[in-house]
Amino acid sequence: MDRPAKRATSADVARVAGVSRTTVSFVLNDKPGQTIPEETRRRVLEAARSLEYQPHSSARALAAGRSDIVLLSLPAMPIGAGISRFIEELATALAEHGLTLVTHLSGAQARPLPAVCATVNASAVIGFEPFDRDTTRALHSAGAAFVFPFRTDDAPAMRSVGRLQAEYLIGRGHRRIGYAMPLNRGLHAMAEDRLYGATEACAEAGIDPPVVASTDLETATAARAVTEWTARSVTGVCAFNDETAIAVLAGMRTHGLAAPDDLAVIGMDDIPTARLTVPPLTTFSFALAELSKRQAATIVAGLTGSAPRIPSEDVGPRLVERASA
Amino acid sequence: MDRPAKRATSADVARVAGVSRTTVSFVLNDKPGQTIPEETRRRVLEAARSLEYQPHSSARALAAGRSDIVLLSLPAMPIGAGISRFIEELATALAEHGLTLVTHLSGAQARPLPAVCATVNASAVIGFEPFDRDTTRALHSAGAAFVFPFRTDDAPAMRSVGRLQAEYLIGRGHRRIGYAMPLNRGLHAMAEDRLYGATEACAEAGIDPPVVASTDLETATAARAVTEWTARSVTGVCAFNDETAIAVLAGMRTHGLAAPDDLAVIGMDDIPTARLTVPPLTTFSFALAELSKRQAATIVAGLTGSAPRIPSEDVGPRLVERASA
DNA sequence: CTGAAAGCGCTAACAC
DNA sequence: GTGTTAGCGCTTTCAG
Repeated sequence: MDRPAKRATSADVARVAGVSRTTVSFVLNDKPGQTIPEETRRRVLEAARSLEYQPHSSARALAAGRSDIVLLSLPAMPIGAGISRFIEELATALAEHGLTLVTHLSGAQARPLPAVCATVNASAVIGFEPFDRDTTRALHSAGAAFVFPFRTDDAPAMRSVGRLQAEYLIGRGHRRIGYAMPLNRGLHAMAEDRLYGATEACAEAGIDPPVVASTDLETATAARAVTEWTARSVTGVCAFNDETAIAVLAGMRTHGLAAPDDLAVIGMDDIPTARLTVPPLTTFSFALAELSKRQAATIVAGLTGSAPRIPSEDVGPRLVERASA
Repeated sequence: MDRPAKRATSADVARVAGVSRTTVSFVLNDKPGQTIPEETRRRVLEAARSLEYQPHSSARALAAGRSDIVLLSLPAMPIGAGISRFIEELATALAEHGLTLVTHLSGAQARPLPAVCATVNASAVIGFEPFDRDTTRALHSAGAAFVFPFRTDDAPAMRSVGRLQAEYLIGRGHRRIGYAMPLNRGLHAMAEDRLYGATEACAEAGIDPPVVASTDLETATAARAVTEWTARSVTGVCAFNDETAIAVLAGMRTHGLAAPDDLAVIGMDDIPTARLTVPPLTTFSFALAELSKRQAATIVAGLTGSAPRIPSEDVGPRLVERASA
């Protein structure tokens, strides 16, 4: 906590550079269609730098009618390394186009998303959760030109997670699959999706659907889940994510069971600690970089009105084979 | 992604309510010192609601010279349940005073914090990390009236982390302490702080300062750190955080060493998976709820100019004793 | 108690 | 090519 400092305005820059504010605006925004002499341009840039000029975003937003802000809404769930990285990549990709990403953790009592959207004047909002119709409308009337809820059909990658895990296990000869659901409510919707994918894979292989058991991040509940699986002769389990998988491993340990021989377990996300377990966790990692590039491309296209130049690289999860399955 | 909708302005509200924009502004902001008749007030509120009026925050910020936005900067680290809750509480406490919290995950390549601050026009920024002098200045000139870095003297809790870890170990008879630093650059400043606390504790106990070794979240580097500690007859190590501690545990395993007998290790944070390791991790957890109430009180006081009504409950880390140390 | 008027700092037509 | 001008939507003296 310290004293504020006087901020330079575009008029100051103009004065120092000996040009008009318009010119300053043009060069600072690289306005296309204008032909500014190199010399003038240089002077303006120089003046801006020497004054540590930072455009006042509110004024800019007010005048231009849109802000450079993209709001990401995260539901109340733990932000693991996977999501962190996604966010980071997204922020980077957006930043390349001059867009700034801020996130809102939509906790229980916190302000409703539309209010936050209005307050920060976001011109696009991305949800890591689905939005209902009302929310979407409210978001628009709060000033967001674009809203991208997290749609499962948007991200083929999402549902396929469960599918890939199950297919891997089936490919290794397992005929009785278990699924470890997180007890955490915030994760439920996502987990259902993944489970659905696993169920499809089982159906296609002509085996029974996964035996699902829930667990939180405690050895005790995980141990109970393990009991259920072994009782029903499950030999391989797909865990919702790596943390859940780590819990399963811990639960197995209390029964004296070891992966992968007694029970194979496969995680999802490839969190940093996944390689530190015993045995190291076999898992999948999202091609987060690709996914976020896509999101960013879609958003940038929407915001600038340009053609959605969406990279079509493979975006599916990649297997990280270690020893647990 | 959908079509935008026309937004009502304060002029619309004024027209519908049959008053001037000034009056609208007064009643909507509860301007003190004004005496608006109940009837007028009601009409304005009614009109605002029927039009779903939402003040345009940029315009407001531009005119008023300050925004209602508080920016929280999170370093590149996993956001566990603990921190999530801290954020939620903070957002709630701030919302009670009309302030909106948004967060910025300061990843590696993302935009620098001051730029984000300028873009969202935050009037206060809180860091979950310490800020150096330059950053603080940049933040101010980016428009933040108040910046609250995570200061050790603000939060006795912070530096005391290292101290508490070391004291615990010393209390258990260890005379040769190790400190596990994260290789991750983003965590460095915070880690130095904690190490400093540990060093103090050692000095006070009359033993040598901690033997510091760095590691990232890989078994190999952790194993090297372990080698160093054992070579220098360290018997207990304080890890920067739980993840680092988990890495140390993994590193020990490759040497056939087991905690706590061969080497005691103590973490920090009490992340969910801390209880799932072998052996379960002894660690400390912050009293996040209290901490956030304080932060909110301080900020509100600063922003409103009122007296800082700060609750003085205990905010220090609490020991979570498990088996690793 | 309410309204008129002057900006906040910036962008974008439109002239010079 | 560059400057003039008119707002964007809101707050806030200052009259009435």
